[in-house]
Amino acid sequence: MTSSRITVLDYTLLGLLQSESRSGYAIRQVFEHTALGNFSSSPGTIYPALKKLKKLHLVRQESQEKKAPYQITNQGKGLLIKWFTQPITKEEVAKTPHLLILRFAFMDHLVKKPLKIAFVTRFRDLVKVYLLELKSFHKQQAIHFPPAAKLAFEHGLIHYEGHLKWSNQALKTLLNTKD
Amino acid sequence: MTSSRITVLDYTLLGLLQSESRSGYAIRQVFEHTALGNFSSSPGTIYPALKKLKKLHLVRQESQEKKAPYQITNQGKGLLIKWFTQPITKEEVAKTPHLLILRFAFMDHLVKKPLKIAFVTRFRDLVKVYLLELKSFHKQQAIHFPPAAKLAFEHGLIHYEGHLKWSNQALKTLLNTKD
DNA sequence: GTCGACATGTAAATTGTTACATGATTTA
DNA sequence: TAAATCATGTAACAATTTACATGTCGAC
Repeated sequence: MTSSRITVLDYTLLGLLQSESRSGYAIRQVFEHTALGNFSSSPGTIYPALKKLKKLHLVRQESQEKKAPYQITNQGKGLLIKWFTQPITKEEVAKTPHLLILRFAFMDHLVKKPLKIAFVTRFRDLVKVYLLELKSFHKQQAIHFPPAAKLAFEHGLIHYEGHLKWSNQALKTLLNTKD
Repeated sequence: MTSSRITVLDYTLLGLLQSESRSGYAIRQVFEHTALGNFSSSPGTIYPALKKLKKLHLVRQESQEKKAPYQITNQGKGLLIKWFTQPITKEEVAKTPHLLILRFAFMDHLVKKPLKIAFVTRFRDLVKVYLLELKSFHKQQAIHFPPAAKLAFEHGLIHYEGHLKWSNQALKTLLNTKD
């Protein structure tokens, strides 16, 4: 009864397969040994999701045997590209910035440098705006906060300053790379 | 059929009520206008959770009327304190650092300064360890990464460096506060 | 020959969110 | 008096995760 809407997990799996075909188990290893979206590497997470992608013709297996690697289809690639090129919203920057980084992480083979640069630039600009809002709120409200709550809020500030720092660093790197 | 396990949302609600009694609607306002754990402020999120806390005697309403504020019970406070004093694990630092900051955010009225300091110190030390692991991985593997993937990984590095920076800043502040 | 890693699978539970519904009370 | 906001509620859904089950295959 798995729905056929494309979830973050689905995009993550497609993103992984976009650079290299892998078996279900190999994918689980990646999830287990890296942070990758903080998804569980357990079988119940990976295998049903891969099956669903297969049913939707976003991935395919050449062979029927176990261990048969999944490879992304052109349809799958198309969907990823659509994901990559969705305009970044202020909401996403405020609520799910990690998803934006995830999106960026898989862009290597499917989009050209200008688009990557546009993506990071837009991200940076929205982060700047959001940071101003946070700082303004901080200035006005933080006086009323008890110490720990205030510090927790400041954690958020530092967090977004990190996003900004990364954006600038990433842009510099992208501009110095010949794609 | 809501289970009676205490979820992150439950702790967040208790945390909010620990400093001040509020009605369900007032709590929704907080969720709507601040980031607070990124939970939805929709009625379907807040009201059932509050009902559950009431059934578990972790909060109470003096009056039966609508708008009646919820206040945390001693039992609720006890549970929060248990949450606050759970030892921080390496796993939490690697997978859910935001939950640790959330925990810290509510500590003001229920725990004394030494415990807050111990909490941040432990957090900082585990962040340091994790950062070393990340950097070591980066040194060994990043060469094999394509540009965007490499940058995404470096985002993680900056992120944890932010945690470290915050920890040090927070410790300084805590030591200069007379609680 | 058995113990651990390889490899896949599914049912049930968990945790929250969306969408819808309902009525009171302000405000314009 | 119409529209907006206040205020609470619930049923259905969504997105994973947990826990269990099953068999293979190599190492010791």
